[in-house]
Amino acid sequence: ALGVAPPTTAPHATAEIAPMVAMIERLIALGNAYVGQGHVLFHVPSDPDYGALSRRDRDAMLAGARVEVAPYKRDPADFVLWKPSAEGMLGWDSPWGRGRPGWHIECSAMIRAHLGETIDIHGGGLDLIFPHHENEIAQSRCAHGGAPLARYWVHNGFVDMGAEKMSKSLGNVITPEELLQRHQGETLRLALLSSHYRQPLPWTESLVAQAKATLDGLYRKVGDVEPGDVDDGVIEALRDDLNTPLALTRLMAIDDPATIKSSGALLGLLSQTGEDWLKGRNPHVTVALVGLSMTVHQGVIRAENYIEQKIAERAEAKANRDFAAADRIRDELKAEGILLEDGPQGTTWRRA
RNA sequence: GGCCCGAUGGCGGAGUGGUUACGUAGAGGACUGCAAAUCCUCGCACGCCGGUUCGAUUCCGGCUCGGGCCUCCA
Repeated sequence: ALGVAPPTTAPHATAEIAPMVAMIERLIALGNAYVGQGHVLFHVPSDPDYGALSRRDRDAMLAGARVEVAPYKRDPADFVLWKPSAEGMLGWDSPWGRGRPGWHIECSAMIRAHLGETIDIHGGGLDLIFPHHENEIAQSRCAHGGAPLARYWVHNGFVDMGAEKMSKSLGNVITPEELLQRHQGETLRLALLSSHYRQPLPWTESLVAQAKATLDGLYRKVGDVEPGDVDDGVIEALRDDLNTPLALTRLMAIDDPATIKSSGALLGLLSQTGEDWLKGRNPHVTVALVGLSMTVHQGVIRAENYIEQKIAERAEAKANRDFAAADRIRDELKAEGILLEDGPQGTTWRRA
């Protein structure tokens, strides 16, 4: 519904223990890791570039330490590659006994197995910069003879609930499923794209309403034109660290409907016809309910027939100059979220 | 307490050493039976205090506020 492409591969850590063990063995052999009390630890001082991603130096990290260092660590910054599992706890046999991999090595090993030593882009929430991504980098670079793990790092800010953080304990979590009952997918997508991915985004009803209003305007301009060329300004904005707010500004500045259509498509927007959008036909719902699509479709037809019938009644009232009756029909439909618009070609309707 | 990031109009938000986008909301007008849509016009901002500069929202420092991380789990 949001126009997000599904991943090509979604590996399971529990199915890839062997590559993790192999990478740990390699790090030990290279002198970047050691065994201590059944644990295998990565030795941070063995990597002179450690801390580059999060821009932290060792002194700063140690100065802020608030917790006692585990006794099996040679250096306070060392982190676990493999840890022992107690009886009855999930675990796998390894050269260091029965245990389980540390969090960070899972990612390094799976990236290596599926994508290679160096990937183009590594993403994640900004809360993962330290220690997770920093540790991934250290493991992979040391295991791969200095080859960088990723050429670009992309860290996104959080969507929050404005004054209050979104959290389960506060009960103010909003899921996409809930939002999709009241809003179309593209509305939510535009709301998310309206802020740069690195910035925090307060999620409010106002934000969603603004996205909907903006899309209404764009869809009115686009109508049912075929896509044309993509606007260079939009591409340029996206090339600059995926500056989606600027790309949207550029989109608003385009006059040619065909160019708006194709440029919007590049952003995952304007995928429908203007009429389908304004009438709220929500194609993704029909797609999602494959077995029920006929029922949904019939429901849509029935609802639209009802609206057309009301519009005809109102037209008759208007012809009789019975504006009170005409306005009453319009108000009744408005109460159901149907807005009527009288134009030179007669009356059209759209969903609020 | 330490480190990193941020602070722009009612809301969202780009960007810039000098004239401050754009969207949305709001105000006025045109149009309309009245509305809506559309078109025209118009308010409204660069957190605070210093410094650099002829000039700072933009550069530097401090402060305040906000977010993230700093232990375990992932």
